[in-house]
Amino acid sequence: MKYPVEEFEDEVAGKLKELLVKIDREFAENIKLEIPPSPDKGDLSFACFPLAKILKKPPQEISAEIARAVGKGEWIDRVEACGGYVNFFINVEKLCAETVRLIREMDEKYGSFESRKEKVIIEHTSANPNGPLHVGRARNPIIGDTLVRVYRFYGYNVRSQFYVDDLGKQVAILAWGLKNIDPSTLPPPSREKADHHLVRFYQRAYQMMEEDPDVEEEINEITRLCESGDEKTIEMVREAYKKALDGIKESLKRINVEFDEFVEESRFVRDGSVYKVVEELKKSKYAGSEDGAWYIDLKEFGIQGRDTRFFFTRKDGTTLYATRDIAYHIWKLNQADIVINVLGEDHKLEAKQVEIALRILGMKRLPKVVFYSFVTLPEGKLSTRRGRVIYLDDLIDEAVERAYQEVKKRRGDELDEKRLREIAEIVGIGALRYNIVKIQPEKDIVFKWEEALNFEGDSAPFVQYAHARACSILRKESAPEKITVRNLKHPSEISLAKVLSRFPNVVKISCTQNRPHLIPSYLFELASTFNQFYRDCPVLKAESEEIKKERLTLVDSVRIVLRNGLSLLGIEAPEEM
RNA sequence: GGGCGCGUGGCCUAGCCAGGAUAGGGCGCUGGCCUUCUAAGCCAGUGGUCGCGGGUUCGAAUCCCGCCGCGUCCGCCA
Repeated sequence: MKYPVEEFEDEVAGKLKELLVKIDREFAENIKLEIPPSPDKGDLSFACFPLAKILKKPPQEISAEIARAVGKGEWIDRVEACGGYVNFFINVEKLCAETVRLIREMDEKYGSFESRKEKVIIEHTSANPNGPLHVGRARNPIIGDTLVRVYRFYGYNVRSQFYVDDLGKQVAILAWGLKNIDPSTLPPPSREKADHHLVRFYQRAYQMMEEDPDVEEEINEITRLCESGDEKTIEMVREAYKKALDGIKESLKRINVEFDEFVEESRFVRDGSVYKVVEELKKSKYAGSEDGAWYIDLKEFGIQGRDTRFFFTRKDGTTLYATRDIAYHIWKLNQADIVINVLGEDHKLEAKQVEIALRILGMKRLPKVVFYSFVTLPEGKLSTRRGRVIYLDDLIDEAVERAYQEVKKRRGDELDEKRLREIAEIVGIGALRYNIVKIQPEKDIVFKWEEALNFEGDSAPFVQYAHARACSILRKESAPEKITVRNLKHPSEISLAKVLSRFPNVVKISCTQNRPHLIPSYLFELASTFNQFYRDCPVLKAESEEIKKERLTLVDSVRIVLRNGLSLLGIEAPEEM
């Protein structure tokens, strides 16, 4: 099955190829089509400037000749030359009819593609379970979960994983604190939630560790015991972090993020796979050792810096975080065709180290990594110790509360309290996720409340509102089940149908290029186009019964695509707000 | 010092990887639109040397080189 836009593109490219293959075979093999800058210049265009050189003719002449030679087609309605460009116009009537028909037939599947056999593992979030998530790390679950949803929709068999760092110093500090600190000496928690409770032990223990080398030694001992596979200690640490992790899960669930699996780091010590990694790496010609600690010199792999050595064992032979990460990756790569990691930009070097090690170990496939830049506050970096921190839980509460005020202001006298709260939750969470995912991962974000809680313009409530408007119309009169749309002539109707037809392509590019921010960008455009249609074209009071029916169908299509798109972002589409 | 990323109107952002037709949006600000399907909306106006300087090209926000600013990393930490 192909979507209308694909059919049109194939037809245009095919006709051009047919024509150009006589002139320059290689050129004809990779024809590049562009989207014209405005609708009056068609739906696809072809630039003739490169041909001008080959043919030694002005591009204007070439475009005119091509335009004459390419006639109407199944999808091509007309072809025009404009300067050095050939502009192709799609058969609008066919596009509207086919798009609307497909959307309503496929319903929640519209925009998705046939299922692929490749398995995908997406690892994201993987935060240290020693306290609540803060906004600095909130990008990770939101980007990660969006990718999970987009990959699934595109047709992959996806498993999401949270890698639990249960051997690290962070959890060891927490475990030590829990064992040695009298809770009555701690300040009250920022809220009644396990992760907020536990982080106090972590913070105090951290302080004590910095001041007292003996404490540090005890904590290091915990780490060593865990690392060497001591079940009793691992169990003690697990007991300590489990509740913090539950708290994190609870927060994530509230923003519609859930995982298929939680993979403990200790697993790769327990099953011995990390030691196999060590043995294999030692055999490599790039390996060396110093005082009994083993490393790989990365200079040969183009890594530069003060110290290019990547240590994969300590001098006592124990392994390091990155070493275990290699074992984890081998495990993932053996089960999946595509492995994706969502990581903070601070992990760039570590990811590179892992990648090089995987290459040395002869792995055929490598993980793809989506890096995101840090969220900072206007005052500077997030710092739990300096009290400069905003917890995700607080951001969620604030977003929902703001949404509640807004919905109460508008609908307070129509809707009951329970419904107001439900809508506030949907709108608040939506705004939060949207405002984070709409920015390309690699850009820095300076956290500002007014931006994080933006409810107007390019925001989730804007998109949700368009959806609610569509639902509101359809509540009053539902769209006919079966109808062929053929009378949509108004420019606002046409442009709306055109935007609807592009959705599958947005899904495709977002997935294949790991660009989750394309989804909100598209939804904003769709909602905005719908609002213009809403202004220009009365639906319930349309000029004729026929046009009303067709507009209802169009509105229903918008409803479906907005809902499908929002669900890719883990955002609910309210029927009223 | 070196590596990697980012730098687009007062603020935020798309476009950059696969170079093309007047650089799209949003927020803000100014003015207009609720006896018609929810005004979380719509319309008009305002505002840009695409960090700076070179180069490649018929054509550069986009590719190449140099510089500047910000972020991040350069632990036998995670």
